[in-house]
Amino acid sequence: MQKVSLKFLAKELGLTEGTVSRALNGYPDISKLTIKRVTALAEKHNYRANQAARRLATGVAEAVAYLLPANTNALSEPFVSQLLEGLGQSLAKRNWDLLVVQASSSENEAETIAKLSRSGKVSGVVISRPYKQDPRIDLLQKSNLPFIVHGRSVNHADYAWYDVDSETAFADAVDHLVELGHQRIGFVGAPTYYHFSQMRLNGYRAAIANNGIAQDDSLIEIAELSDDAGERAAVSMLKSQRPPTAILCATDTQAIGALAAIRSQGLTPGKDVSVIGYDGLAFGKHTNPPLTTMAQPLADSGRHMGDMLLAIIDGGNPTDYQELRGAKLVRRMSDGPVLGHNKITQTS
Amino acid sequence: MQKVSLKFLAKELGLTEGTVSRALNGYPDISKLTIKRVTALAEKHNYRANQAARRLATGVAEAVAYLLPANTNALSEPFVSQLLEGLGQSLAKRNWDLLVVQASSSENEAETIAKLSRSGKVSGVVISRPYKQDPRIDLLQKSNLPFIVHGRSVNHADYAWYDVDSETAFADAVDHLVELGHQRIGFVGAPTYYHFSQMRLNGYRAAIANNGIAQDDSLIEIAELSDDAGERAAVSMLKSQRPPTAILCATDTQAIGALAAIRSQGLTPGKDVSVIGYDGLAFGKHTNPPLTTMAQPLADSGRHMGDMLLAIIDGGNPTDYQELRGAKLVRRMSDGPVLGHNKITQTS
DNA sequence: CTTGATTCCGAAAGCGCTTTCGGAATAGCC
DNA sequence: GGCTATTCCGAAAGCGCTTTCGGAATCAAG
Repeated sequence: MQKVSLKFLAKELGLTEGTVSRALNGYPDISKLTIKRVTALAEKHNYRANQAARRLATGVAEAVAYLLPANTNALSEPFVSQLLEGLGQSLAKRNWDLLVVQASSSENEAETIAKLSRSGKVSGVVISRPYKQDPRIDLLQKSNLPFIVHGRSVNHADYAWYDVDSETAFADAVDHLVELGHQRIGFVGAPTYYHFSQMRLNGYRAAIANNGIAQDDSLIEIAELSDDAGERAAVSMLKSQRPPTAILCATDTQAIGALAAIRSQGLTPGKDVSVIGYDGLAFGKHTNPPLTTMAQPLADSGRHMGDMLLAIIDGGNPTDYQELRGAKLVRRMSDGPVLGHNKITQTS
Repeated sequence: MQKVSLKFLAKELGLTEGTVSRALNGYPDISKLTIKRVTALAEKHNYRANQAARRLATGVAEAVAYLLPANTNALSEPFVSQLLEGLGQSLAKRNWDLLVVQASSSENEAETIAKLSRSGKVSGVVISRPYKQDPRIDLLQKSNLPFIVHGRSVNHADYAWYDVDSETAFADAVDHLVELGHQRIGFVGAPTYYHFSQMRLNGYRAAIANNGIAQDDSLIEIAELSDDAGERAAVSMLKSQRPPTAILCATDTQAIGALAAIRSQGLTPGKDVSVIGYDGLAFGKHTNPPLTTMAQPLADSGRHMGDMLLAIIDGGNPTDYQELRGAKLVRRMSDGPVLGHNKITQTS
């Protein structure tokens, strides 16, 4: 395989490199005939412009980075590959590249971003799971590198984001549980430096109050994002003086742990104690019992975020790209009416 | 933020761009003092060489691509993010990039690779789940682009690969089941254009024969790589004249479907019918019942493959990098002695 | 046929870095 | 002190592409 460069094509065609380049890139000052000749030959030899040269000349990276979340947990990661797939599809329309970068530790996520922006490798970035105050976002804003956040931080007015309204989702879940007769509803949250965690807690609290239920902080546990942590949190809640009859979990992963916790106490989840998770992970169908959860439209969110990012890179105003989706409750088998409750309120 | 280029540093230091470059890249013809001055200033300004320029000048891409498997299934994808993470860690040691590329359809996976190799974007590729005869591999070999295969095709003598010996794993699983008293052991396989699928079937067949059990092709079903497909396959097997007392599945995802199938027939998995999966997926702990599976050391395989690929790119002989790992049975709750069998042989 | 507007292409600079080469300055040796 | 060997740096070319500019050729208009 000999290397096909612009020079090669130019020589072959008796043209100049510049002309060939312009022909390929759709400049208006090239005759139809030459365009046809050039593209034909290019196609014949399967010509691809050397990316490095192209990038150097144009100054645009034609690539986007996805910052792999740190402290990640294998159980929750289907979402990464889904997102990646969607992003890739979006970028593919322009033949752009998708880079996956990760910080060696969560401490130097900021430094990773700094590097990224200075090296000029990418023309855009997407990050997931923002913290309440996220230094990564600050940095990104200062660096003038287009970016989009999968989620929101506290001050989310000035940048582009795509998020699911988990606050009202959790309020809805509480309402649902109350309808089923539950009054003692526990909450297993995630570390509150994650803003999503705070919002879910807020939704929970608001709905509790709204339903005229007394706040009981012994019913709130904060746990790491893993099944084991969820299990531990649920166990301690279950062993308390006045255990909950239902547990809301900030993530499906934790909810799965809660299921295990309930079983470990000799109780049966979905009957003795209800559990509702959040994320809509596919394998929730296969847990014991199948997990009731609040599903977010993850399917095409990657593609969507890619499109948004591209639009911003094209000069769009980041604040024009803020999108809030809704989550919807998918009932499987882990929730049910409170035991001994009259069944009047049992709706679905 | 003003842009820090070589030119900037050079001017600041009263040196030449070339000198600064050599100082930064550890050339031996630069005095210790200048090196110190240069690196100090570079650090101070957080200098990062423009990648495009560097790539163009050196001709090395400093990037590696991971080809996202097509026909992918959300349930089985924890493995992708794990692999990505490991690869990323390996590449990070050199500050190389990790690209995620995907073909728009499985038909043009080959074309995707062709593009990749011609554009010079990457200096190496890793692909997963090779087919028996894999055009991607042929192409990669022809293109002279270093690559490593996660898995093996039929003719795997001439390239680098990293694989787990699922053939003997499946044979072992059959032996294990036979020890538990099972004689009618079903096999839910994957499409046999995947070589791993063929090997698992081979292992199964060999062990069946080896244990003096008569082959029964009604006990073999081929299904797609999804929980639903696994479920359908298991159902049809279960409904047959002489249903199996145990089912071996080519992947955990299918095995989870098989679990559901067994329950749907009013039977209880792990008691009436045993199920053993393959992959060692983390969420197998949480299925109903917890899934017995053959676990592969996925954890650091990504990092390991990255290291291997890097070694090849450095000039290593691909055939020196062929590595076969073993899988080990992790017993959870979905396997057990055949019903009504005397318990003598019940070992663990 | 001349003039001015168009159409089309060549020429050349430049993107930011690397790397080879040669030469000035210093060091080492008898 | 003269010579060669060594240390260190400047100069310059080049990686493959894009893009601006100017000019030759063609065309339309008078």
